[in-house]
Amino acid sequence: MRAAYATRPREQVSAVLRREKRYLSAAEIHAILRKSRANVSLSTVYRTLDLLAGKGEASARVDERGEATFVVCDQSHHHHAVCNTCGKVEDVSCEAIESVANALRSHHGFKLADHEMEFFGTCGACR
Amino acid sequence: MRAAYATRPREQVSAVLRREKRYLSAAEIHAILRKSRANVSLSTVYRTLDLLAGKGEASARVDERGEATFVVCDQSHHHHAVCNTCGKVEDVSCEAIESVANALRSHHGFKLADHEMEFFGTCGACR
DNA sequence: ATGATTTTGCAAACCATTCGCAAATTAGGG
DNA sequence: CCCTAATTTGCGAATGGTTTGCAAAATCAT
Ligand SMILES: [Mn+2]
Ligand SMILES: [Mn+2]
Ligand SMILES: [Zn+2]
Ligand SMILES: [Zn+2]
Repeated sequence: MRAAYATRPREQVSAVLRREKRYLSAAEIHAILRKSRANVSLSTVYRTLDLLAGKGEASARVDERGEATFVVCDQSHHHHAVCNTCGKVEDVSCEAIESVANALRSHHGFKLADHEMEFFGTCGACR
Repeated sequence: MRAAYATRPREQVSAVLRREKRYLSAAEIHAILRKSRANVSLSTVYRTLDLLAGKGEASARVDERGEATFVVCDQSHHHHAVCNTCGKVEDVSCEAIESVANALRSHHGFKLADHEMEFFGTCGACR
C-alpha cells in the first residue's frame, strides 16, 4: 500500500478542524488558513479532507447550499447535534434506534440495515 | 403574488415523480421523459423540481455522488425508509423522537428544535 | 380572440470539485 | 548528513451539475 506522509499542510488542515469543532467547507478552511498566514492551496485542502474522511477522522455533510462540509469525528457510530447559533457539533450516542428498527420491520416489512440522524437546536452555551 | 400556471411540462415532471416513488435526479427525470417522447428541457425539469420542493410536494436529498434528487412527498413531518435494492421510498411516522429530545436536553443542555432521520435497508417486496 | 403575464428552451455563465503534471517535500537507507 | 525513490503540493485547466438571460411560445383573464 502507498505510504502516508505526515506533511505540514495536512497537519494545518487537520488542526483547523480539531480547533473549530464545527462543520466547515473546503473554502472556509482555506480562508481560515490564509488569515493565519498558512498558505495551503485549496486543492490540498480538498485532498486532505478526502483523506481524513476516508480514515474516519472527519465526517462529511452537504449543507443547504450544496457544499460539502467536514467536522472532526471519531469512527464509532453516533449522531450529531448541531447548534443553529454557533455551529458547534456535539456527539450524540445512538440508542432509541432499536425500537424504530422493530417498528419498521413489523409495520412495513422493512429490514433496517443503516440509518442517519441529525439534530438541530441551541447548545447549552448559547442558551 | 405571481400566478402559477398549470402547464404541460410541469404536469409531466410531477407525473414521473408520482409514478416512480423513489429519489430521482433532474437528469434521470429528463431521461425518463425523453423515452416517453415528452420533450421537456432539462432547465424546466430543474425549475419544476424547485417549485415542487418549495410547495412541499417534493422532498429533496443529495445523493452520495453529490447530485440533488427528489421524491414525491406530503407536507407533514415524517421520515423516509429507502430500499437499497429497488430504491422505493416509504414514509415513516416520527415517534421515538421525544425520548431523544429529553436525553439531549438533560445530557447536553441542548434544546432540540428540529431533526432529520433517514433509514436504509430492504423493503418488504425485495426480501 | 386579444393582450398581459408567465413559462419554456437554448446557450452561455456559474462554481464547487477534480485532475494533470512539473516542482517541492518527505522518508529512509547508506 | 547525502542521495534517491516515493509522495505530495500548487497551479491552471478541465469537469459537470446547476443556474441564468433572453427571445419565442404557452397560459390565463377579459
Ligand atoms: Mn462526531
Ligand atoms: Mn415522504
Ligand atoms: Zn451554540
Ligand atoms: Zn425494495
